[in-house]
Amino acid sequence: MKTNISTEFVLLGALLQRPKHGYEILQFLESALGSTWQVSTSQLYVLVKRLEREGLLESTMESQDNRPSKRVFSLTPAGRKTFLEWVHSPTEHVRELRVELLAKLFFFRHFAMKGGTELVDAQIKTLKEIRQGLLKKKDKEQDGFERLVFGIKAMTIDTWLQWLRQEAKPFMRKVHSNE
Amino acid sequence: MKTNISTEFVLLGALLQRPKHGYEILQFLESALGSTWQVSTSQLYVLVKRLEREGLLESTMESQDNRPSKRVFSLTPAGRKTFLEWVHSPTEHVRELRVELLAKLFFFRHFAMKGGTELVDAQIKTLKEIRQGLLKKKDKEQDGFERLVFGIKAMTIDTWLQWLRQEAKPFMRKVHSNE
DNA sequence: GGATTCATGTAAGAGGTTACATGATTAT
DNA sequence: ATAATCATGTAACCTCTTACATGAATCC
Repeated sequence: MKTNISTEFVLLGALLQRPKHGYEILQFLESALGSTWQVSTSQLYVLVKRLEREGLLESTMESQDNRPSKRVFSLTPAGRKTFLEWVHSPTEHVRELRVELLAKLFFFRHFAMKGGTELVDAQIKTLKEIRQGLLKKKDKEQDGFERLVFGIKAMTIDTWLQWLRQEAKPFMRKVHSNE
Repeated sequence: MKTNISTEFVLLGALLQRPKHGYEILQFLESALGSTWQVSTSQLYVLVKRLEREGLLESTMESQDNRPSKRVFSLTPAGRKTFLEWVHSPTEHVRELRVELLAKLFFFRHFAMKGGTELVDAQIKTLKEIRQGLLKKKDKEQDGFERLVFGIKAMTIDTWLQWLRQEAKPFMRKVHSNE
């Protein structure tokens, strides 16, 4: 499984609590994550088939009265492990934050899982390290355009750090208090 | 030409001042935009071929002593027009800013072109409009996670606005003073 | 009678990445 | 000798998007 394809992790997450069939996964993602995440109908069926081939999902056919049969997918132990590892890990690249980190925080809230605060802390630590490396490079840089690029990169990181401290962390504490 | 494929605009930009052959374009992008933009060798040759098919570039073969022949590409009037339209337009989506807008600013500086300040102003205006729409939606939103998403989106836009005013605009003024 | 919901997929095409293929010259 | 530079491309593979295909049931 390619680690940069986060849609697949989201699909695993959709099945964490109970098995679902394809159409049900679509509805779940549409209503719960629709503003952040969009998976097309056709892409979903391709992805679940791939995940099953990779051993992260398994499926059974269920026939229904008055309805077309449906294929119900459930997480295998490997699939569960893969999802849980993903959801607890901070993202390594700033460009992945908007998509990946938000999805992770969503799952922490949705499943009222423990570890959300730790994820936020780990992400803060990771970002601080990226910021350090960036500032070192910026100091050496002479070219005006390159310094401009460093400028927006550093500001972007600072914005995320501020958001993580001021908004994401309180949000995670609220999740915990619901348990 | 699909308007969301900005690599092609960058290739057009590389040829604005004088014709270049493929390898020369690669060197130009590597040295000038390497930190922001990467085009693989194979992809470059595919793209210039496509741009020629679309009528934005034209090419002639040049044979050399002691060297393999090279295909030299130059902008057609349509190619020049396409590039100039692109480089003067603000981006409509926040996610395109980091890649597209920075490339545009690079070209303004590199060619000491007029209109950079106007582009920055237009981008500020576009972002303010996006921000307005966002805040309206945030007010209506009840769900905690959705509000969190709106939070980072709004902060990201504010960061860009600040950067545009404090760093990009002074940078563009410096470019102008060189003319 | 027509739109929406339920339910699952295939096919074609666009775009990108990595690997492969070639071969001379020049610098160390 | 061998590594880097100059110079151009093809082929295979992966991913995503859009269009196509089917068909019953239920709501308006």
